[in-house]
Amino acid sequence: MSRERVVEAAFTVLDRQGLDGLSMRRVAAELGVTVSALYAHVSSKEDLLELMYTRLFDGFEMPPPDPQRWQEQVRTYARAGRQRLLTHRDMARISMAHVPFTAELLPHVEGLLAIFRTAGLPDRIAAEAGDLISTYIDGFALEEGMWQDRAARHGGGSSLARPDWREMADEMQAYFASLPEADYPHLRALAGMMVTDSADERFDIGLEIILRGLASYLPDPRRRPDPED
Amino acid sequence: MSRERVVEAAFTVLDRQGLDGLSMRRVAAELGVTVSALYAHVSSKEDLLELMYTRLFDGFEMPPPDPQRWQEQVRTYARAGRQRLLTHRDMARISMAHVPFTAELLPHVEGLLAIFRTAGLPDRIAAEAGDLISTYIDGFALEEGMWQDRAARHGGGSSLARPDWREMADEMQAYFASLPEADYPHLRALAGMMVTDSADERFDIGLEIILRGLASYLPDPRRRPDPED
DNA sequence: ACCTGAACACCGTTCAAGT
DNA sequence: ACCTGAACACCGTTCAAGT
Repeated sequence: MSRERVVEAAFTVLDRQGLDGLSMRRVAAELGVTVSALYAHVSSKEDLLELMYTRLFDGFEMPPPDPQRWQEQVRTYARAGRQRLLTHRDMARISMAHVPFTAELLPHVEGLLAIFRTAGLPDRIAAEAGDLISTYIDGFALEEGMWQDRAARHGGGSSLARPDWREMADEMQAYFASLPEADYPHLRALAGMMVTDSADERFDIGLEIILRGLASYLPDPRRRPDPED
Repeated sequence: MSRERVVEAAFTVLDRQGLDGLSMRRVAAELGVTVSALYAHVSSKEDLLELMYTRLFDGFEMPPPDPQRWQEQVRTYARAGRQRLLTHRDMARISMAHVPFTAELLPHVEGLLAIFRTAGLPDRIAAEAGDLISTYIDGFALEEGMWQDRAARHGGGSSLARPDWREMADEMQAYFASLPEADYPHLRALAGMMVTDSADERFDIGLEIILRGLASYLPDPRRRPDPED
C-alpha cells in the first residue's frame, strides 16, 4: 500500500474532518483496510503527522541568497509558506507542533539563514530571525484557520459548504460596535479594518513590520526610508 | 465542588501529564469524583480549556498607555505574557487554540491597542501589532515547551525530574557540528548561539526586532537610532 | 510481505437513578 | 443541588494468526 498512499489518505481525512477528526481508524477506512494494517507502513500516529508536515515542503526550493534582494526573498518565502499551510485544513496546527530539524527540512532552514546572514544582519539577529518569521507564518495561518472553522460552523449546513464570510464579518462588526464606547475606544476604532481588510493585506503588513525591524540592524543604511503613515 | 476547584484540578493534571494526558476522567479522579460529576460544573472539555485560558490573565492589569514609554510598556506586557505561559506545562498550546475576544479578555486587547495607538502608530499598523506580538509570545513559549518536553523525555527517569539542559545542549551542538560544512555553513556558524543563548535573551531579541519595526512607522523620529551591530 | 481480528486500555458525553 | 453507574460511540496500539 506504501507510505505515500497512507499519507495521501490522511490528507483526505484531514480536509474532510479536521485535525480533531483525523484518526488512524478513519485513515484506514479511507484506504479500505483495517486499522492495524497501517502500522506496517507507519510506526505511530505521530510518525504519520510528521510525514504530513514534511510533505508540506516538497518541491519548494530555497533560492540562492541575494543580498540586494533579501527582503523580497523573505517576502516570497513567507507568502509561499502561508499558501502551503492553507492547502490543507488545520495544517498550521500540525506545523506548529513540529520542528524543521530533520534531514529533509534542514536545507530550508539553512537557506533562510543564508538570506539573513549574507544580507549583512548580525549573527544574533539572523539566528532569531528564522524562528521569528517561521512563528509568524504558522501563527497567522493558525488564526486564519480558526476563523474559517468558526465561519463554517456558523454557516450551518454541510461540511462541504465554504465559510460564509459576509455573515461572519457582519457579526463581528456588530459585536465590536456593541461595546461601550467609553471602555473600548481603540478596539472600536480599529474594528473596521480588522474585519474588512483581506487576510493577504494583513499578512503582508505584519511581515513588513518584521522586515523593517530586521533592516534596522543593517550596518549600512540599506534600510528602507519611507515612513509612509 | 465549584467550577474553581475543577479548574484547579485540571491544572494539577496538566502539570503532571501534559495536555495530551489531560482527560476529564483524570480531572475527576484528581477530585475524587466520577467523570460525569464534572458536567454539572463545566459544559464540555473545551469549556474547561477556555476557563484555563482565561485564568491566565487573572490579576494582570493593563497599564494606562504612556506614549513616552510605549516600547517599555510593550516589553513588560510581552515578558509577563511569556512568564504566565511558563507557569503551567503546555499552556502555550492551550493559548494558541483560543482567541481573547471574550468579555473578560477584551480589556487586555483594548489596553494593548491603546499603547500602540497613543504611541502614534498608524491604525493599520496598530491593528496588526496586537496580533503580531501575541503570536510571538505564544509561538516562542510553544517552542520553549517543546524543547523542555524533549529534554525531559531524553533525561529518562521519573516525570518529576526537571529537564537535563546540559545534556540536551551538548547533543544539539554535536548534531549541528556533524553537518557537512559545505552544505550548512550558516547553520553551523549560528548553532553555537542558538543552543547556548538563554531563552530570556532570545525572547528579548525577537521582541526588539518587532519593536524596531513598529517604531519605524512613527511619523516623528522617536524611533531608536543606534544600529549597534 | 502484507493484511485481519480480536483484544487492551483508554477517550468525551449523556442520562436515568439515587440522596 | 450534586453525585453515581452504566452505557454509547469512539480512540491508539499490539499481536497472534492467516495468506
